[in-house]
Amino acid sequence: MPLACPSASDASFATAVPPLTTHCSNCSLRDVCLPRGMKPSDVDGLDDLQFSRTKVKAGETLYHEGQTFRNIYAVRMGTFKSTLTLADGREQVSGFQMAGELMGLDGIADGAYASNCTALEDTEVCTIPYDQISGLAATSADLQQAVSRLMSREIVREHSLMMLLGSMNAEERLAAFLLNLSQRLKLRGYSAFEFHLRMSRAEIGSYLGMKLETVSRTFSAFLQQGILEVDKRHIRILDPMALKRVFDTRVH
Amino acid sequence: MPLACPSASDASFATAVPPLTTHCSNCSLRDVCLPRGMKPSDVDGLDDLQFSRTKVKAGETLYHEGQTFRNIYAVRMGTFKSTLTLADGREQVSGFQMAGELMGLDGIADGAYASNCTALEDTEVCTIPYDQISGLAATSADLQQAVSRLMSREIVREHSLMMLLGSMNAEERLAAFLLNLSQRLKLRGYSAFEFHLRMSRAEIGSYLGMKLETVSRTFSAFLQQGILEVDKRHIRILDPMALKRVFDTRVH
DNA sequence: CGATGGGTTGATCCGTATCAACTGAAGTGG
DNA sequence: CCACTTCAGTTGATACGGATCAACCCATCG
Repeated sequence: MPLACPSASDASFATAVPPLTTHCSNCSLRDVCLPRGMKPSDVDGLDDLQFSRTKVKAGETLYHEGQTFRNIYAVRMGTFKSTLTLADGREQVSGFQMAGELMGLDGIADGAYASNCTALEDTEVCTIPYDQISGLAATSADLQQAVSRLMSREIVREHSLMMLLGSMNAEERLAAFLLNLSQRLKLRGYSAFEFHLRMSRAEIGSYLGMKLETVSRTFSAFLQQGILEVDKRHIRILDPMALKRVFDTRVH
Repeated sequence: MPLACPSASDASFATAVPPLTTHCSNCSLRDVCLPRGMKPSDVDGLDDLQFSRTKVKAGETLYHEGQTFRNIYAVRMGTFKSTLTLADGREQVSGFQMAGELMGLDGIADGAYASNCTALEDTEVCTIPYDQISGLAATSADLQQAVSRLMSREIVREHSLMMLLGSMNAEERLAAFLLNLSQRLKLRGYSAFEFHLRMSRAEIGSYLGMKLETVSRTFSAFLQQGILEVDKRHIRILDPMALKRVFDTRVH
């Protein structure tokens, strides 16, 4: 199924675990994933599709730009980054995905993925064949709604990122990033105030539109101000309110 | 229907032209609008929905942030801007829409629009009630596909804007903006190389993440380089290739 | 006729990029 | 086991692009 340049670091089908499948109805992620907001009866419909699970190791890519679109993926475990390739070959991070979040929706438009998706650690995903789910959507208005809502949510998410990139300075950007991360972790049952970053300073910088040195300096500044404790990728938010204040005391 | 703070400059229903409706099948915009890529038989299904037309005068808003989501709108004539309101009340432009483009898709996620939509000139839109179209989508896989593709396209569009905001300098941004505009105008049968901007320097700047003075200076720089002729909002692209070169000779 | 709003241009300032040196941790191989 | 490399991260010095502040032009409008 991988059509375009399957490389050594390409996961695609190679690491598919045996015929291991997942049922949405009893999945621990059902409240943050595709079934979110669906009626139990419709979730049962999803169960029949038997989404297969795939492991993707750290550094491997799940799909890349231009590759034929067949599946949407839901993160089961671990963290991914989505990237876009610039004209000169460098890449820009367009998002980080964690448990329950969907990846690959940008492929629907033209039948080819518009971004690359790479695992930041050892991960596991549910593979959701698009023709199956759109087939089922034809019979269930509820599922169709769910998919539409998820796509719309993605649009809204990008809106706020645009806002961030268009009108915030370094401290505001990093504060927004950390608060967003914190909130998503909390939603998934992890601590909102102490966590481990899965991405490098360079990846954070690329996502936030700044250089890695600036990310590092900004972490140090927050440390200085007593807002954070930072030890490499281990972060502790000491003063969440101060972080929020940085974020919306946007003066310029 | 306008729930939140209906203001003097709020169009919503006030200026609805009599019971004037539109049929997609014989609409001149059918190739760039909702029916794009649909089978003629499915477009006929759309005809039964009888989308009503509404005029929105320059400066009036079609919908705003937080307002209950009911309709998607398709531009029939004229230009709109979509904006987001920042925490401190200032607004940031997130997009410009012209004939055939859809507005309001961000409202599906939570049942309320996530952005504001304002006419930049006297305009006309088709009002597409969301419940009607999603009802019809349940019976037509083709229409459902069309809507999904349009939403996905919106995601891809925002991707590229993020890229622009995250990693381009002033000249690259303005070049990308002008090339994008040029291409969309051409697609609609207008000249690709000579056109009238419907938005102010400040609005362009907000969209591109730079100040209005910088926009102005960058126009002047292009003028200097013989790439453009600029007279206020009237633009003539003299050297399209040079503009493309600016856009992808991204050095930093 | 003065007021207002969009646009241009100049002078200056500041935030972040850039370049560079350094640290510590984690391999790698003799 | 120790030199060696490599990579992520931090921190300092400096450069530069764009923000900011300000003056001015011009068209429109009450």
